[in-house]
Amino acid sequence: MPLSETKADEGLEKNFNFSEAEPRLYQMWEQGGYFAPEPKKTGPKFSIVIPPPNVTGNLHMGHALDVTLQDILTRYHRLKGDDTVWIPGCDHAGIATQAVVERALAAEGLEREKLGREKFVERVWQWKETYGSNIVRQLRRLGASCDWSRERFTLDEGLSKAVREVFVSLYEEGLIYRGERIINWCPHCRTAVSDIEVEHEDRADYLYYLKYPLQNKGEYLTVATARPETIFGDTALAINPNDTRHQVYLGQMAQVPLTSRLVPIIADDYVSMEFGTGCLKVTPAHDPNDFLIGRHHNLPIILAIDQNGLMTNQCGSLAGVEVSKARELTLKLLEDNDFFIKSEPLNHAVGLCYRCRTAVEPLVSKQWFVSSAPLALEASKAVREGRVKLHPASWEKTYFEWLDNIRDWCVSRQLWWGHQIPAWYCQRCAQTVVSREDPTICTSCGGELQRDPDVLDTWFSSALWPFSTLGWPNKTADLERYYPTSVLVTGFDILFFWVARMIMMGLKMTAQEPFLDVVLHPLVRDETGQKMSKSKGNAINPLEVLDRHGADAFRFTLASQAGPTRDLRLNAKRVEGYSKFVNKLWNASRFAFRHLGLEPLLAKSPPSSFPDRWIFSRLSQVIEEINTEIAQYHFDRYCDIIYQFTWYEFCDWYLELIKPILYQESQNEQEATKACLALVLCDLLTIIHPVMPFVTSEIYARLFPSAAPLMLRSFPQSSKYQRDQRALTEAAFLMDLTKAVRQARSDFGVPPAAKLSPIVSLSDPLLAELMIKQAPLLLNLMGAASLRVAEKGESKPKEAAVNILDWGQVWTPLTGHIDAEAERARLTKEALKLEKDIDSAQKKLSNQDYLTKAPEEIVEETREKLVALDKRLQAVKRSQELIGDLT
RNA sequence: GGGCGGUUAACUCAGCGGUUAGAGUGCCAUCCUCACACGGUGGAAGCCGGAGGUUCAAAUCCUCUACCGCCCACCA
Repeated sequence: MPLSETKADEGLEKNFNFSEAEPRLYQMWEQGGYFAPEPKKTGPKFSIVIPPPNVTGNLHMGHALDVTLQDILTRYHRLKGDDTVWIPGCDHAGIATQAVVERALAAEGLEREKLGREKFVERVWQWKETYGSNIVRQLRRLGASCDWSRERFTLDEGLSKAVREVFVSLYEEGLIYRGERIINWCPHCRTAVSDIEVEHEDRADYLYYLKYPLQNKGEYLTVATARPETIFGDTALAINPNDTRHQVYLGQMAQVPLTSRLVPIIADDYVSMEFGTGCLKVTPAHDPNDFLIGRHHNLPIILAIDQNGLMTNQCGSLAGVEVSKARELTLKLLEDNDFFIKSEPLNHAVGLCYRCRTAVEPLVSKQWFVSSAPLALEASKAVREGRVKLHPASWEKTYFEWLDNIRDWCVSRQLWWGHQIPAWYCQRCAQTVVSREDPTICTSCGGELQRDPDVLDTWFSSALWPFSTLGWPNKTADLERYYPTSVLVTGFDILFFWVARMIMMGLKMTAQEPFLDVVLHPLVRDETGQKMSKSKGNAINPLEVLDRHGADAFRFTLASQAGPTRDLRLNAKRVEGYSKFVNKLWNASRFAFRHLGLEPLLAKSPPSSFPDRWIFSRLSQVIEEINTEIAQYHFDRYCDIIYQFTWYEFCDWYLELIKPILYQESQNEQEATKACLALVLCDLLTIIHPVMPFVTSEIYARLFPSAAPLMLRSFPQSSKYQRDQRALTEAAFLMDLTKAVRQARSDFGVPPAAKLSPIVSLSDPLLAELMIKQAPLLLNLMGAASLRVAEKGESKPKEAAVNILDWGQVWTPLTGHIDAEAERARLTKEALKLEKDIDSAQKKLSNQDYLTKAPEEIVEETREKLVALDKRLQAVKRSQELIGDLT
């Protein structure tokens, strides 16, 4: 019965209008409180904390991927009926945020020093209130189903309390200490940074050979250095103890060029005899190695460069000069005074600040450190013992490598934006007070106290995120229920910065692993594999992608490429491709809607018709596969499964198979199939929902306007659908048969309008019966007028194409269309392929080793295959002989 | 210097010990058939980087090698 135009208009529009639907649906979800957990629920729990984006941030591809994967997990577990919570929030991002606000101040002609600490911090908070919600709004556009009522910020009162508690208790245990060490100083950010915040880059530089005159002799030692400007900090020269060339000088004194200072010549294993002249200048204040040598030999430390990146008053006429200019000037002085011998090119690594890429200056300074080795040992053990699992596990080696060689973590930063270190120094007795409560006077002498001005590394508070967000150190209900969290999803680039430190801190402070699984996803790159960056101009803006293709297509694209690899090369074309998948699903639903109408009944009893039995069987298998893949965080395979199933089975076959029923069968059969279609569609939408929440929700809401939203449905269990092996076999047969006729039509260029009348020669009476029963449907799929089983002894009509299949032959009479040459070519090609396969099977079966060593079922399979192939080849050969009759 | 990835169809990737190696995009032919031309149908396209080895069987495991990329590292 043809549908009237008006009826069609009452259904779904031709395309999904995502830009209208997305904000509407999201608002409905959020206002409905559907993202909130249900703590009273019994059964499994699922909790996850977001890797907090910087408040200064704007959504980039890394966030988009991160959020998509977490949302897939969150929505999946929610549908599964788990008590699910996903906690969102932002990081205060000390250096980055301070820099942004300082730039804004500069535009007003202000400086933070002039403003003063209190006023400045106030300004940063203002900035945060105004712009800090950008990123959070953008996460919503992706469909992130976070519980916004639990949103946290690393500088919140509660989280600050956690930071303070951790700092004080680690201090009390001796795991946090203050000391004078060599650290990495960023002259641009004007703060210390930790070792992992320094990136190394090879640079073309020079090695300079300089004269160091020996005391009271006309002789000199030649020293090779890459940093001549640091000579003002030299406090020794060192040689290898086994170096016979220089041994005589041991214990003597040498003069530091351009100064009157005399320094000892010492022996140390560290010095290489091969490099340079084998004679090393030791500058403990400005080189990590020299610092260690200095310690072993009790050398004094002389600062040549200060914290503003200026040369100190130890540097004679260079005092006050910027480091970047000091080298050239020093070299000039050395040449003028005959200390310079020569220079040669040198390639070596230069340390750069990871935030601003300025060359960092190693210098000795008083800072706070976390003694990391004891914490690292436990963190390493947790993964070794499988209490925390990394996915993919190949990252474990890298993780162990870092933890096993960990150095103390410099956590103080010379900034104002962040958690101020809870340490006070007595102005009278030099006592240090570290305390949970702000002290008023010195605990030992009652003297006046001054607070340490520094703040903590941003990563210090990030390390506490999984438990600080849940209320720790208070014993909150959330902490009790949702900690440890289920899984952490993040990019592998912050494995050390964040993941390892969370495990260290979590184990130390809560005596539990902060999460059980860690999913390390790839980094999003452009189509050529380059890192995306604004400066390179190759960055794709996720917001533009969202505008153009919608969240569902974008999410699907990201997830479909989120395998256990390192690179995710994002190709804009691919998003476009998957937006067609969204359209396909929409239109399949549109078709269903026309037949089902509003609020259709869902099938309650097992189906009787073949298409329904078949799709039930497949759906059961698909659900099981999805569960397996998601349990292993194989997002790419999950996407692949639903794509293939939806498009090539549900749409291409199931919807086509039921058309004859919907149009032609009796009322009863129609109703039964409609109920099955409704049920299958609902569950299809449900299993796709985690990755494409918007379009699935919208379809569902249109179909069931008075029902609860799709995201509150239950994820179907695979046992919900009966598996019917016969239906699967029959489907394979019908598909084969249909494809054979279609192929014949295509090969001979028979126009679609011309109806065919294929004849099928087969021996299995069950299949023959099925074929006759399904004839109406098959005619439709093949574009045929009639279809029949060949009589006993009947042979192929003269002008007919033949397809030889395992279960028989399909003859498609093509009077007027048949072309002997084309048919001969077809058969020759077919025969060649069969012969090749037969040959390979025969070879296997004539191999004694194969017969005895391969598993029996494999051998048996090969035997069966050979028989079937042989049968087909004979049939092809007979057909080849018959071709003569055609002409 | 150490470690870790990658190398499979024109492009982006999946497969990681057992049928004839798959997908998306692109390409060719054809069809606007009553969900969808953001579609249907059919098709072309790969000595699975190279060389050895293990195995009855290798894209898949091992060794070596080439190229690309990443991370770590205190020879100035």
